[in-house]
Amino acid sequence: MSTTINPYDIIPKYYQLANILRQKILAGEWPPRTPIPSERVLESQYNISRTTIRQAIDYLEKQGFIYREHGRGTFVSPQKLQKGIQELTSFSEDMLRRGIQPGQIIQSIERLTPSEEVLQRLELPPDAKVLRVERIRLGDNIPIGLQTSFLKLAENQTITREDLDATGSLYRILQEKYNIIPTEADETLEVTLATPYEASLLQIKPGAPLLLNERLLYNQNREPVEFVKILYRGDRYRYLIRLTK
Amino acid sequence: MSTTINPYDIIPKYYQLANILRQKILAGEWPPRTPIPSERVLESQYNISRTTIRQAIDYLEKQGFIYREHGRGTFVSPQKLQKGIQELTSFSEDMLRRGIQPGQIIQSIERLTPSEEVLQRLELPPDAKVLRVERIRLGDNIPIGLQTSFLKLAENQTITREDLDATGSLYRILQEKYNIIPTEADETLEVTLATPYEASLLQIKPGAPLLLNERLLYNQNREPVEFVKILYRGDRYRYLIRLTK
DNA sequence: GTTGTCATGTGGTCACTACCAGTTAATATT
DNA sequence: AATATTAACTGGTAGTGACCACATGACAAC
Repeated sequence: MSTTINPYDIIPKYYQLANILRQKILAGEWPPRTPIPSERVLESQYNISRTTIRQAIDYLEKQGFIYREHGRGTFVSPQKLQKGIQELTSFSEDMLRRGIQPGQIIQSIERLTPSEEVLQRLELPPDAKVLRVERIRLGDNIPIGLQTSFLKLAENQTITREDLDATGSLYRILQEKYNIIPTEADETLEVTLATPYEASLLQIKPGAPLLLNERLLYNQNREPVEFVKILYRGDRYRYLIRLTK
Repeated sequence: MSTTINPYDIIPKYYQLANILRQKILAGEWPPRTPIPSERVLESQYNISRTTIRQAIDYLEKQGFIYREHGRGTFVSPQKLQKGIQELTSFSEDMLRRGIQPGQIIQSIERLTPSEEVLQRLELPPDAKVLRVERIRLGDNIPIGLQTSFLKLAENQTITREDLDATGSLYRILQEKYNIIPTEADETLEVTLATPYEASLLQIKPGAPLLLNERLLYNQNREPVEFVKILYRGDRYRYLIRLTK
């Protein structure tokens, strides 16, 4: 296999290196708690300066794949919850993962004036209009979630059903079409009971317990851009988090 | 002056600079969304190399005080997000916040061999013993949660009811008494239904929806030290998260 | 055996240098 | 007036070199 760094690529070296190292960890080549090669070794091994090596390691550390111990070395993190961790530590990766789950059905896309609660969350005036996207999330062809997104978009910005069909991901559309990059989010999780309408869509009984996930997304400038409500079937969903520091 | 040798009091430059900048932000000298001095300006202003300047800015960015825009500058984060960030980015503070909620009642403290699931989570052999702490969490004198903690402790390490009464927080006891510092945690959240036993303790009806929060805490060396299960009444609890980057 | 010293390997900090990449506003061009 | 160009900012990436702080094991001294 090739693990060579390509210096002429547009992708930063530290990022390429981080991917190589991450791959070795995920492939099991470096089991949890084993030390990865020291910074000096990596330096000569890949012919990359220590500055860049450390930048890559910083990146992986922030993502939770490795941890450092001063004077001892850098080690692979134990990945108890393996899949969950990898996907959830990187916010954008998490967004991507959630957005491109297969089997999504778009329910409706429309521009309207939302409830006062939503207006307030998005820091909008009372008469503002937003784009609402409703869809059902499927897993193994069984409904597991009901998602409603409220997007703050300018007059000339639109998202069509074709956009969504093409990429499947709202986040990717926002990013590629309008250069809106979500960088941060506030979330709440709570328990609710299914209304008859929700129950019929989720194929459960009215009054069945649901996990309500509300999420407020911010762009690069810390302005709220999207408010999302997701109702998950209580019997088919589990929420993973990782707290650090 | 002092003959005491204290090699630990060397505060890194980047850390000192970060504190200076943070102070200006908190004091309101630099209001939200205003650009802080550019890296080149700070370089000559403080006679610190750009490497170190960037290290300080990295640190403040990670803490959520500022955000960068390539080609434009580095700006103070809007006030609005700041409090939340400080509270939730620091894991120990978050733990503290959760641990010292008033009105806790200690149900029982005992040393026993837990279920296989718990042993596995704590990476212990089949015959190992752990300390179990059960308690009910109250809010306004109404039960809102049922908490069970499983602590991995050495034979000579004990936690008494007096310890808990004194500080109220398991985390503080671990830290002060045995120098165990929780640095990371994996969490899951899911919905369950109350058993008759749980229902009676939480003063709800059997079968009522609950929010089950499981948390695995790691120490400085990434070894699991505590496994916590908390059952929250679905009608009285809301879970807050903050995702970044 | 126990203790202390020390060489060596590890990550942590810092300076100096160079160039790349995105943004903006002044300026020249049409 | 509208458009294109450019210069002068901004942060981002990368290399080199040096020294500090911590951890550990080999080994000498007791």
